[in-house]
Amino acid sequence: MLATPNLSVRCGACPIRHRAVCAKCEASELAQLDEVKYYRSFEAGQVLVWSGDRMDFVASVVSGVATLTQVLEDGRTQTVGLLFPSDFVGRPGRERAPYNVIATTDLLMCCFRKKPFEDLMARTPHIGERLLEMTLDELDAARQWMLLLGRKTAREKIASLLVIVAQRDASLHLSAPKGKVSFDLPLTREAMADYLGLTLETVSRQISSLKRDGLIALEGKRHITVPDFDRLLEEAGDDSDGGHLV
Amino acid sequence: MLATPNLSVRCGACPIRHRAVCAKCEASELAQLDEVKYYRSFEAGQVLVWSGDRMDFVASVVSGVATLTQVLEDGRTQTVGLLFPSDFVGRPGRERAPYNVIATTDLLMCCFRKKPFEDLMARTPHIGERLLEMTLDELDAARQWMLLLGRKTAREKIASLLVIVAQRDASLHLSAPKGKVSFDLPLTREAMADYLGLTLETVSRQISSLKRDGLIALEGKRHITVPDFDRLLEEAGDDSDGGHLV
DNA sequence: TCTGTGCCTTGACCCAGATCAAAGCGACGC
DNA sequence: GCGTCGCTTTGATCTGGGTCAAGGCACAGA
Repeated sequence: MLATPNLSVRCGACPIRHRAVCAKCEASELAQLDEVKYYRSFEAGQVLVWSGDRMDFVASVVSGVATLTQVLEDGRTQTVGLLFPSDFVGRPGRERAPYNVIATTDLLMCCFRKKPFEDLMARTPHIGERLLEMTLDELDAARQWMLLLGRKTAREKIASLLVIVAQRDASLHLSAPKGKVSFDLPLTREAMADYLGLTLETVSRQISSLKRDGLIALEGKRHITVPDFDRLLEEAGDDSDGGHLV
Repeated sequence: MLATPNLSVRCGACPIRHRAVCAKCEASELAQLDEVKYYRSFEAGQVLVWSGDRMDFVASVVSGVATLTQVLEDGRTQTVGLLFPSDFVGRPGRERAPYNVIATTDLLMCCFRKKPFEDLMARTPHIGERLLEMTLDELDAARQWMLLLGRKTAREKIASLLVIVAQRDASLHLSAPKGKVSFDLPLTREAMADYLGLTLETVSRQISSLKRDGLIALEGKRHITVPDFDRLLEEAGDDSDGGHLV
């Protein structure tokens, strides 16, 4: 990984302050976190941790996007989590990583060595409480994704992914998407396929099809404009909304 | 639901005592739980809660099996969780159920009204800590299932489900499955299909195929004997093991 | 004993999405 | 400018699992 020696933000001024695992902490508790935290940055495509490897830190995403993926021996790959800013990686009390963690864009992480974090957590109920909330939200999101993987068509899957990305992107600016929205896709076609349980060819074809039907417009390969977000929501096939707003 | 007036077990003598949400509680804490808990039983097929309904209790499964399912407007159904004895349903702090909760066998639940449970949780860190552990385990299980839904073949899906059921069944007797094992399927073919993202016809065909290949034997429709558990594990396609042992 | 009812199995056919193959299109180094 | 490398698109064909349809089996109630 890249060292990031010269970057340091006081927790009080952190952009993810009120959504991350530290959200419930008071000033004195933040001061303690400030002392043990450190930043690390990664380039798009870098692997932060390999499944099965020792993982001696936990971390919050500050900026950028990462994925959690599982791989079968024969190479079949499934992404099981998308990590956006404020999301948490790592499990207190666990030795080894159960997934590959991969940066899909340039990525900045706020890290804590595991042991000090566990100690702090034992002394600071606010952290454990917030982690429980976040884990329950992730569980809901995972189950939402199970519905997508098990029962949605390829077109619905793509629309659902776009909805999620738009929502998470909007939530960075503390708003909900509505009317005309645009955003960057933080994933390659292949990474999208791995998240959606499709092949990259099918992803490409369905994106072309949504474009042909005027549901989205592309600028380059990665920048998406959605002229009418409600129509996209309908394509996603959820009953009335595309899932959690976080 | 059925009332269950005459059933009451002291927490100290409860069969799920050391695995449920109360696992970390001390005698004095158990006494408090004892005071507010109540039992409810349900028959196979009964719906405990409808998605969207108010859910004013949380509960642990004492015996039997339940499912969490999501349904799209057009009827497509995906089961997103299988609840075995000691598993927990309900989320402190949440008003409404996000899933249908359905008994797939006769079911006994140990329930707490939400408010008293939340109060107790605020005073008793052991409960929140255990709930965090359990939620993290469920998240891992959900992500394991995402791999299954997104990337496994129908045959691997069936084998994986049988592995999970065998493991959870064995864990009730505090052992791990090995060699020749047998157990009852707690699900109809249709419920299996909804969990695996298949149709019931495909489930039936794949079970017949596993039977033809000698991987399993059936007694009636529901009782399964696996002559060689390792062979079944191989069919499940996971790298070396079928997932968490809990 | 007969008949319904709820599951489950099996067969025939079909199609959404996978697979195989070939270009297209920037961006970047030389 | 020009090759090449990574990513993406598009086309042609194939196939695993879905869909539609017909029975089978076991148990319950009359």
